[in-house]
Amino acid sequence: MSQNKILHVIIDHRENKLKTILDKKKDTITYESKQLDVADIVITNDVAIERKEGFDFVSSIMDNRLFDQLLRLKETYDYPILILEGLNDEVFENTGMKISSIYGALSFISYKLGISVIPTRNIEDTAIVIERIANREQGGKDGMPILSRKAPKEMSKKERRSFIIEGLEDIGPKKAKTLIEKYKTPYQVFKAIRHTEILYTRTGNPKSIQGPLEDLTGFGWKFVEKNQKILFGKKKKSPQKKINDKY
Amino acid sequence: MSQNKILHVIIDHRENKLKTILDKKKDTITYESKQLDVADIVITNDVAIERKEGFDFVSSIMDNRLFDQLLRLKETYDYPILILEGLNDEVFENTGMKISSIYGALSFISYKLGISVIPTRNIEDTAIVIERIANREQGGKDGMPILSRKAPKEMSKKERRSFIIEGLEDIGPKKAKTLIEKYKTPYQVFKAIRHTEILYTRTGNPKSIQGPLEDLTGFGWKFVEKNQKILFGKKKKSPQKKINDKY
DNA sequence: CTGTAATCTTTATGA
DNA sequence: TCATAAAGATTACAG
Repeated sequence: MSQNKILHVIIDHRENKLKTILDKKKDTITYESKQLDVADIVITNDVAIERKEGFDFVSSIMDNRLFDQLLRLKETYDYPILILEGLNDEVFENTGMKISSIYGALSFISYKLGISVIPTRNIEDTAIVIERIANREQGGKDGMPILSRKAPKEMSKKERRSFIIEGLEDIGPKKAKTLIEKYKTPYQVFKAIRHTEILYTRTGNPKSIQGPLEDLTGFGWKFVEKNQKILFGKKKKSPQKKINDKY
Repeated sequence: MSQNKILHVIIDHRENKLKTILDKKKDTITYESKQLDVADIVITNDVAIERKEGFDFVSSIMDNRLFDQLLRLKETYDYPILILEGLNDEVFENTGMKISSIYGALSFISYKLGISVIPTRNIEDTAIVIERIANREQGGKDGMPILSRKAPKEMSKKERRSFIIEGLEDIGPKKAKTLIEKYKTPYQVFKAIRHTEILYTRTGNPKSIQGPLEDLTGFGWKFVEKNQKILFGKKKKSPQKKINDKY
């Protein structure tokens, strides 16, 4: 089920270590090497990454180089990302910078400048992050279908209606969305389920459905049976309608 | 640069270690301890922090707890911050979770959810970050830290029927249980809501309800109005029934 | 979050 | 037409 699609990113030509690592992931992600002026890695037109190794991060704070770079990044891309690589004890202790100053800058970048900070342990992890982000942006499965079961706080009406529908059996975000888009309100959905009949074969096996839901794909007799039982307490209809059918 | 003004934050009453550390910084920052439902530390009405220790971070990804918390944080505050504390090798290696999954979640939170992630090495560093942020936010204005708190809600997979009902507005497990016990099936509940009328005063203001739900306590016109809108798309009835009432 | 297993629907095929 | 098999899609669950 994983992405069969091959991801593609652009990497600054000086990032040799990173390219070496990505070469080992050829099957899932490819790259082209260019001279980039405002970022180190470009995922899409909207998403780009600046990568900073721990020591360089700190020293670039001191000479104001970092903020220039990040501001340009922010101006150029809608989703600017800073990967903070290996910001560990060694870095904190071996630079002349005060710890509180480092965190001050980091806080500023993250929540005031609005740059997405992602910490990684090393460059291998950085490669993983790049692959994950590329997969989300290029893997086609973005959007927002991941709105399943969260607390019923402040949702939009549509979200809330889907949320109600998701309480049914054998239904997830996808089918819930389908139903709400066709029937608008939960009540209409329930009514549709109520008025859907299960068709049986002559020998008494369930075959298909008939009624409101038969136009939609993805809803069969099993769905109808289970949820009629839950919603209305309907019993499984005993298939004995063949009495005057034969002779 | 540092103000002499004393900073003030609100800290969840369970954060005992953090409070101990902040006690040592009494000269620059004070706090009050409250029961907070949506954040761990509140800086201002706009800025609040969720603090997650490494191991808890990972395990809260798995059970979807983290995303609920962060979504609520984002809905409640304009500047939601996640302090990621001590996400080190030990955490990465001692959880059954795949590294790519951890980074996938982290990336999602940071650049897709728009939550500001700030990594720290330990809780002492976390205290530093809190102090820096408080200083930036409060370092010039008088404090305004009062904040309403939102109800936390944990959806346990109880009875399926109550679960469905809980998707409604202004309803929790208790009211859901009441309704299911009286009406047995969700469909009957919805029908009851449908057939409940809102009574208006002569001046057109909603007064009370009439119909199936009027026997139960805890269900008023507001409940009926909101949920009729969600369930059936009913518009607020314009109270013009007084036409032949006068003459 | 990610990946895999388990279910269900639908299409295809043979009796 | 019915019954079974295979394929495609979605949901449920574990790590």
